[in-house]
Amino acid sequence: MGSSSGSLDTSANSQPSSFTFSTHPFMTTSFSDLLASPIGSTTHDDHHSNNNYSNNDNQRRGFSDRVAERTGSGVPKFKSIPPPSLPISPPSISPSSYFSIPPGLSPAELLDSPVLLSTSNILPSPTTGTFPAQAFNWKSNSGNNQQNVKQENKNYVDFSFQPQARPNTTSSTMFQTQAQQKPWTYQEPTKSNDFSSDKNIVKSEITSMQSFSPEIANIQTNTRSNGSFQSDYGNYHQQSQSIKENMKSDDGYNWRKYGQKQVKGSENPRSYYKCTYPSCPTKKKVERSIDGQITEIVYKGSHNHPKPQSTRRSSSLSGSSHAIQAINPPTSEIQDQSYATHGSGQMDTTPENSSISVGDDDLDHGSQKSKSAGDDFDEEEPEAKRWKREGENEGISAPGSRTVREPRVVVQTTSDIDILDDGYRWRKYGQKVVKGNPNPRSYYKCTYLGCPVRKHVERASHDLRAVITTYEGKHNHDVPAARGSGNHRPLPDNSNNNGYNNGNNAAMAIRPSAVTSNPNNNMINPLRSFRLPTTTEGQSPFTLEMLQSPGSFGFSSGYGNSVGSYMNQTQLTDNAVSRTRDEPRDDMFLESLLC
DNA sequence: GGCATTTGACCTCAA
DNA sequence: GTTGAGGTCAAATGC
Repeated sequence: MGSSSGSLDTSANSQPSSFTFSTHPFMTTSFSDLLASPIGSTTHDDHHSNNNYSNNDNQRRGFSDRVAERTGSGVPKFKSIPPPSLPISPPSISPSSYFSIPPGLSPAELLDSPVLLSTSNILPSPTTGTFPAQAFNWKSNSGNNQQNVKQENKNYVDFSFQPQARPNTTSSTMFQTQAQQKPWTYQEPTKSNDFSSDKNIVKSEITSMQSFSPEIANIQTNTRSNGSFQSDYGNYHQQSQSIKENMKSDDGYNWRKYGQKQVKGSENPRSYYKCTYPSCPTKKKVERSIDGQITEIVYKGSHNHPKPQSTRRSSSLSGSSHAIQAINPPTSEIQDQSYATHGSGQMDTTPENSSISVGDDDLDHGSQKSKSAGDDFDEEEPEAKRWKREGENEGISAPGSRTVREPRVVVQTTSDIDILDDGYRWRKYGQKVVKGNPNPRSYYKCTYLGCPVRKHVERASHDLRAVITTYEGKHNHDVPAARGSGNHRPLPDNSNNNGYNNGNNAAMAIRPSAVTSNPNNNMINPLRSFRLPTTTEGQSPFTLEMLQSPGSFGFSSGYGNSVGSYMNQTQLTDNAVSRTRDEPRDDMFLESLLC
């Protein structure tokens, strides 16, 4: 079936590298196309042609060749580039010259944000923030291209962005649980926590002050320093491989999947695993988001055997739990405890009596893993009480019993941290389905130390495209610096950005800079799926259309556009900083490659 | 051929 | 007693 509207006919030409969007005018072409195409040219008007792919491919190769010419190194053939080139394609260099991605937020996360929602019916989960995969045609290939489908999926996994943990500056990175009391515990084993690479990332961010995801930062920084795109790609690929490893083996034990179910209230399927060790009663259930990220793991039972030896794991540190344990020096008492509990080959190192792996943002601002989900998520509540109640809420049963409720530990994923919507950093500390709304409500707490502000986000029951964000409390601090910058830096005094205390800017409008303390301050954004905090400063509303318009997004008018978005704001900020540091700008870098 | 995964059906339990 | 959801089984399928 051909497409005359410019969208890609995925069934006929579903090539791994020809990933495009077709759900929204904005998404009718891929970032690769944008990057590869000459300025002012269009790239998506012939998708229905059989030669379509080759044309695009040539364009990409043209870009690749240009990069190769510039860098003097080979460029990975785009045949190996996965379909989701928009969020993850390594050769895309940095998109920050066109728009900025908040530091620490991967492009995938960015896409997950309601900010990028179109007016279509594609909805991210307010819980995980993920879009249905079919919305982007990741897996929508049909008919005669099964192989491509598989390949796409594989590539997708290979290149799936997972925000990496960054070195903690203020808090612990691990959390010890008391296993004996928690047959069911949650673990987040999926996050890559390669400390060494994190150091690189942080370093690059500090150096360049660029506001894009660490992965891109790393790539770009290496590109600058080495002038070798090939090596950068390899570096990136290595990280991706590590990420992939983390997704495959998370805790060092061998598991056999024995079931999968679609859990009500979540679009994420839940997989059931048993430990393959003979007579070992341990089980775990894993929920993965559409994009493959593990959103939740619940362990049941205790291993009655040592952790299997694995040369791959021991050598690569790819296992998230071990990787964290091995590479993250303890920085707090909690961490010390946790750290001390881990040793190679020790008995029963399941999270339930050892530690919990942490995700990216748990390393920030003292945020701790193991925040329990409950009705009010009172962090002061005794754990036993809280977990019991949570177990009741969640219906989690202890081994061998379906009536005894057991505590659990909820581990947030990196996507739980939301800095895109309002500039603050939020740690998800709970989620539940509240009465009257089948959609789960995500509970967030400002990660700034001592800041009492909380918010919860849920999708309106009457309109799934409406996201209700309720803020509670008032921030007692400035807007956090971009992640990875190492400290809080003030927003620049910029005509396009009047700063934190000036709400007369659309960019500010999305920040709850002076959030109401009214806990009942629910705002249903009429513009669909954009979280609009209630403020007391008369901030002008930020419209989703602003982001969706080409100009606002920076593809065409990008830079000087005063349209306020956090992305733009971040970009401006980072541009300012980076220039003062005589760092080559991303756009210059990209232009240098394109010219 | 063996093992792991998938997936529909079935079981158990709680509301 | 009914119903729905979570958990498990096991045959089918894939690697």
